[in-house]
Amino acid sequence: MNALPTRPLVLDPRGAIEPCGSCDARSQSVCNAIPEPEMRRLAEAATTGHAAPGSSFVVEGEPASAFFNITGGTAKLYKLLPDGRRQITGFVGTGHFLGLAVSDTYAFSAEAIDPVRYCRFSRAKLRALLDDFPAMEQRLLQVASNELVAAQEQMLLLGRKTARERVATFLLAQSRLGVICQVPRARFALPMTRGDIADYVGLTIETVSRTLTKLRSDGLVDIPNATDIVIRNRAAMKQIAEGLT
Amino acid sequence: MNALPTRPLVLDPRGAIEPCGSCDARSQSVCNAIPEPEMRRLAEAATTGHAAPGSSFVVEGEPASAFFNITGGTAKLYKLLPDGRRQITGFVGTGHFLGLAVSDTYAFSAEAIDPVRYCRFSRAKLRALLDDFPAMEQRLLQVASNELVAAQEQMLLLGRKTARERVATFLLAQSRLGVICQVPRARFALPMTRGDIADYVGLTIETVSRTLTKLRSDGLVDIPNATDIVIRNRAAMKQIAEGLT
DNA sequence: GCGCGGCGTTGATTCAGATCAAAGCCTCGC
DNA sequence: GCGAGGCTTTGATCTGAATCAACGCCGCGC
Repeated sequence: MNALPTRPLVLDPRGAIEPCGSCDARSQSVCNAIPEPEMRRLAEAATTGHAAPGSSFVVEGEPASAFFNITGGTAKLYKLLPDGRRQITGFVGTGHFLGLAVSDTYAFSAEAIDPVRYCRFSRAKLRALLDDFPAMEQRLLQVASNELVAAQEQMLLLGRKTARERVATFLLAQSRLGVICQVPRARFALPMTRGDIADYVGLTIETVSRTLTKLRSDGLVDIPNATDIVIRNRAAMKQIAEGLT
Repeated sequence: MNALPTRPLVLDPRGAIEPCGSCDARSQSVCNAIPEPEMRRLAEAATTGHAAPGSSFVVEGEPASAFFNITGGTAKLYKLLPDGRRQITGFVGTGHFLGLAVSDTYAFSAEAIDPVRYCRFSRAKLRALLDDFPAMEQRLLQVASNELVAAQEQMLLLGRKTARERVATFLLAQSRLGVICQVPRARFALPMTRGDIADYVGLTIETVSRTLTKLRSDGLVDIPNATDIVIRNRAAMKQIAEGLT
């Protein structure tokens, strides 16, 4: 609840060569809420898993039996309407925690974009861990609070921004992904398809494509190929994202 | 984190006649995470306040110095774009908790719709309380998780639903407000204006008005006056809200 | 090497909802 | 009781993004 830098949350899997203690993300995760001697507990509570691109590892409406921590790759979270309309509510990468619903079924689906590795905690085991390590629950509350802020930002985008503003906002957010206490990258790759972007920002594929083309022809970005983006004029992009143009 | 019914969170103010112990909402709030003898601590940590209709008690971008619990009335939470476009991210009533940002400034504004009473905790005092009562932190995590689920639902509405679907969804949600483990009401009052509804569901005032008129002429709802709504055909409304028509 | 399927771009047209405009209708103060 | 101002409704028109349609690009399997 105190102001802390946003850091990915990674809980490390049992069976890792040097479980949890050597996790890539431990230093920047919820796990640093747990003292070294207790790491074994943590490692034993989790099992590892992976999901191939296009496969779902969480399905909306199914029993919410577990919580996941992404330890590698990127996944999309989404909700569907019965007729197939889809809203992607977020893209999650290494360190991201998911499945925090206070409900007996999942409120969303999660599908791997590229090969995803995760570590899985049953509800009961997570509950036990949290009871033993209140500092971890505290970190989870921070994480949830940050997500809530991001969700409100996304509501503003979906409810009130134009296509151009949405795409600019999305690109700027992507350029900051995974960068901690550091300058955002000018060049980065988009792991998701145009269809995924469209379903995230509430537009159609065609409108996303046209808008990207327009941003390029305006000299604001470069699109060397379909997956790479170069921000050429960040200041102008920020203006657009905030609706100032 | 375990499945529990969604319950309002109310922390009671110091100076109340019988502080906290007699709070209307205590039985259904975070406060029941705190044992009776400790209630004094809780009461002492808070100060009461109120906001007149139209006045703001939280302002986006200002230092996030405190957390609030609504103990009476209704408020709207919103974000603004520099040019004045507004997205209302939620309406909060008795029992609602707000200000949970892990940041040093508020990410949204809060404005009273009708006279609002609240109880206010400084960050430091709340932190101290949470450290002493882990069960309370646990409840907060449940609350935050529920809000996250609601936020995802709202993203689906804003990104992918039609005007008719949005208004139907909104009305059904309002009809369930404040009803716990009980049948939703057929008739209820909307405390907010058409403009507020529009900014919540991502439409204009005119479209909200026209859509309500259409729902009425279709025999799905009754609108005896501008603030009251009667759901005449809940099943059909549900179908519409889910996009099945 | 070639054909196929998925993804992305571009163009033409349509349409849902926004915008512009004008009344009706309450509520409240005087 | 009456007038003013704010909220709501309704109507006419406009437009940004959706839809419909076609084609280009590329990677992969055979």
